[in-house]
Amino acid sequence: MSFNELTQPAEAPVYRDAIGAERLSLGVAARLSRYLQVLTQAKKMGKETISSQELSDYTHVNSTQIRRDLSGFGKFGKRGVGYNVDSLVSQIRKILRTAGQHNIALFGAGHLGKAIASSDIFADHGFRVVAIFDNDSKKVGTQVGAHEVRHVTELNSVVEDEDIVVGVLAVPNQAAQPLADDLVDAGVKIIFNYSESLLQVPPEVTVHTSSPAVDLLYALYFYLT
Amino acid sequence: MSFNELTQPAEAPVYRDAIGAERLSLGVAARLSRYLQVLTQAKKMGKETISSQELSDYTHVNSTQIRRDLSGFGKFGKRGVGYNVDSLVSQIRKILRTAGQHNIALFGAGHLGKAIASSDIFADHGFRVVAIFDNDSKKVGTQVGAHEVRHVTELNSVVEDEDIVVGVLAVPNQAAQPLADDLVDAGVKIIFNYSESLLQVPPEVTVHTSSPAVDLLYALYFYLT
DNA sequence: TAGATTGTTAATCGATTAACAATC
DNA sequence: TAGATTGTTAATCGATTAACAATC
Repeated sequence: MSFNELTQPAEAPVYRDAIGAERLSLGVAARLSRYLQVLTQAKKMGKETISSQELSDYTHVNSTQIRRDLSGFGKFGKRGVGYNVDSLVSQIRKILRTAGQHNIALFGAGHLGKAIASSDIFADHGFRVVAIFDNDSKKVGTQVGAHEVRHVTELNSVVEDEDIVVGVLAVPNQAAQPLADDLVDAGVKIIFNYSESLLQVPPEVTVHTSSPAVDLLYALYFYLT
Repeated sequence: MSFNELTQPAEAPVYRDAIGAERLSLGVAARLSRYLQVLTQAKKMGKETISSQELSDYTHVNSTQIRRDLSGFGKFGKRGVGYNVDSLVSQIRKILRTAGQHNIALFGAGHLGKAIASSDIFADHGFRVVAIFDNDSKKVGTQVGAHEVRHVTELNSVVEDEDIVVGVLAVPNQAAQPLADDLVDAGVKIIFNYSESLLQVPPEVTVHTSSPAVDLLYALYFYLT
């Protein structure tokens, strides 16, 4: 046994690249996703390099934490310069294994559905809306963006044909649970819920409920104190 | 010095009630906000009591963590029964000091703005949209919900008259930064940004950028692995 | 009583941060 | 070179969890 072996510090958390077997911790995956959002926007604005301090200003994550998160996967930065935006985007996409395109089905052709369909907030991250559904027969057949609104009865065939991995619910509260049930039956494993309804789903399905008011309450607390 | 003093365990984190001087940690405030969202919806559905396990199912926060968070402020639950929904809602509102009404100004009378104005996702948590602005003169004067759309030039007087604490930006990317500047000038300290623009604001102003695509990336990672 | 669920302890684990040598 | 910023260490702090007595 060498002297080095005796004096080695405690092991740091094990991070492996996309080929390794280790899974990211929840916290690391969440933070990497946020870095990606800022980087994507910085790229749009023509920025070529970005420092950990700049990333920190936009994400409110401590700059040391950011350098630590990234250095676990490789030496992506240049000392005295920062990180190349383009290459950091592709590195993080590789780590998150979300470099490809993923197809979304959108439910609800009301104001919110139209806002989502016309936004590029999903498109920028490789998500493509490939179908829009509504159960109002007056809306079925109308055009929203590039898509013709379909009736929910077509759900099963569309999920299969188009390889849908995410269902986005932009519908009134009372419509949400029945649609969630349909999505589960069709085999969709990720549901993004813009209604306030508390959805009941099997454990293998992930529901993310959008909660702007909760975020506001949180911001307000720190404003008031 | 008594025997008790010698054997006391290390101090738990200090939580004080709304009258105490201590500030909640970021994590605790964020989690309490999420409990509140679920409780509010549970109340709507007519539920009278809820267990820490049920809260855990909906928030994905460990049930022990939930009991711990709550017990720091008082004994709100009944063993063998759970927590009374109504009383827990008011307790958490008291802790977060957000029991009152707070006024919002909404910017953008497009699809997203209309969706927000007609939703009760903010109203349920005590936020009231009191004014809608747009800089498109064709939209100014039209009716959105209960409000007549105003021109942005009226911003300063409205912020003062209506005691606006939050500005919500539901506008195209390129319109976001100028509006943020106007809000800062008018003295608003919390900005909720639905555009993708990275906003530059003074340190005393809080920006929260909505990022559904980031949340999806995160969910997708755990689906793919 | 029997079953359920809280409140709390104790142990562990991961996040956070300051500091600074390395180096662009 | 001088200034800036990364990569990394070491120390601390808060979050997380299992377990279980208390008690409804």
